[in-house]
Amino acid sequence: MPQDRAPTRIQKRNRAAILEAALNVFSANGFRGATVDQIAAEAGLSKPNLLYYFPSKEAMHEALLAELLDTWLDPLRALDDSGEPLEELLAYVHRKLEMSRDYPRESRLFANEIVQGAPRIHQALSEDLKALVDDKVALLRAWMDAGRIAPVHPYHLIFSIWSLTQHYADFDVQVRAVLGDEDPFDGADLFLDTLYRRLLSPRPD
Amino acid sequence: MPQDRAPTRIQKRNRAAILEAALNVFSANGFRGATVDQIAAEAGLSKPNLLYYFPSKEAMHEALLAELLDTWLDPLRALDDSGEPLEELLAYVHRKLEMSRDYPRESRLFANEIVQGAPRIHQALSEDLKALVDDKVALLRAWMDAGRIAPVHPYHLIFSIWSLTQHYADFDVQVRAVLGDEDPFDGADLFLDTLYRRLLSPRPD
DNA sequence: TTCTGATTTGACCAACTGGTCAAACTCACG
DNA sequence: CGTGAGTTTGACCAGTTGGTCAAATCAGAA
Repeated sequence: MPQDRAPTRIQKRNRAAILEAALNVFSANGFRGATVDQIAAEAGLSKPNLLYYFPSKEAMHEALLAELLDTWLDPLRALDDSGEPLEELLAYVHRKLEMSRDYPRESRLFANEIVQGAPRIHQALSEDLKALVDDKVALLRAWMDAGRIAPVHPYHLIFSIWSLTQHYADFDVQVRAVLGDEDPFDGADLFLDTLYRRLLSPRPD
Repeated sequence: MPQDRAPTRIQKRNRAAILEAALNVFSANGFRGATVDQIAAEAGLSKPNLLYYFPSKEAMHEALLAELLDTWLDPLRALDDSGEPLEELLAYVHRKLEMSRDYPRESRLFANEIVQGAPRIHQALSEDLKALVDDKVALLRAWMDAGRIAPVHPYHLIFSIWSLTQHYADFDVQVRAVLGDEDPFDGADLFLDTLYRRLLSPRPD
């Protein structure tokens, strides 16, 4: 296996090619459904060569998940008190929907993992993820208490954003089967904007 | 294999046991991740005995999906013009959420299939499902045109209901990891009620 | 009880899968 | 050009998996 010195040019290229191929295959077939041969073919390398760069199929999967979880939550991390609360939240929704459009493979990789009980990232969920959400929930509560957005259950508000946006990546086939030719994301963008404006606009009371 | 006369007592019992076990295993591991041995063990039968009742692993999966798709859409079929539109829709949301709580395995079986591109039910989606949704969308449009609910993109409205309710079954681990001890469904029920009331309440204009 | 079709199973198989390994090849640098 | 580290691969292996089959066992109608 490659030494842990600075990676050579070849190492960089091949690692990237393998991860790219692995993302394709894992996201489309799940961990168990993916085969190393398939990933090797997709990456244009031989099977033993894959296992020269990653010690096991499991290791490729882990590498993908580790990288994913980090970047996947960036939009939520970016949510802060810098602007108007409602616009801030709408921007978050918008960014999440963009990720579903531009990185559907990542979304499906994540969905596959969670649907099957998150055997490999359960700890990260109840530690890192929970901590981040708790933090942002505090911000939401502050906004609600100050009357700057309408009060709703803050945790379920966040779940709803995840659910509604990721749905367009994870259930893409279903959405397209029903919509026909219409572009799902154009309609979704407007619909979600409307939905969260009506849900969260400060209301007299 | 069993003849196609009227099923015997034993045939009924064993077929049911097999499908029950298959639902457990398929929904938890996906099609590729499930093994016939696993299903056999769960059903308390030997592997060759399973294959006496179903010609293949594929056939068990098909039997489950066929039954599922039919019952899964019952709540939507029940949506009609008999009551107040908003309450009718809220009842639909409520029923769907109940299904996520009471039949999470079915929801996950479906999710697994769709996330991986619906290779086995693509046709049913773009024919039966699309037809049903088109039909209900006409009803929604009529309600909107009559000013009885607020206007929104009707297809995305239906997607949102599927997404928000099924999320609590499919992403159960994630939801619980974040919520801790709090019961997800209690909060979800109230949250979704609020969300759709605010989204759909007829508004002056 | 007997007999026939229904049910069950142990033994088996071929294909597939993740992973190993020694040998061969390539590259960059002195 | 020589050389040693870095890279690649064909051949191989053991475990798993979906599925087969002939033989054994069982249920129930006559």
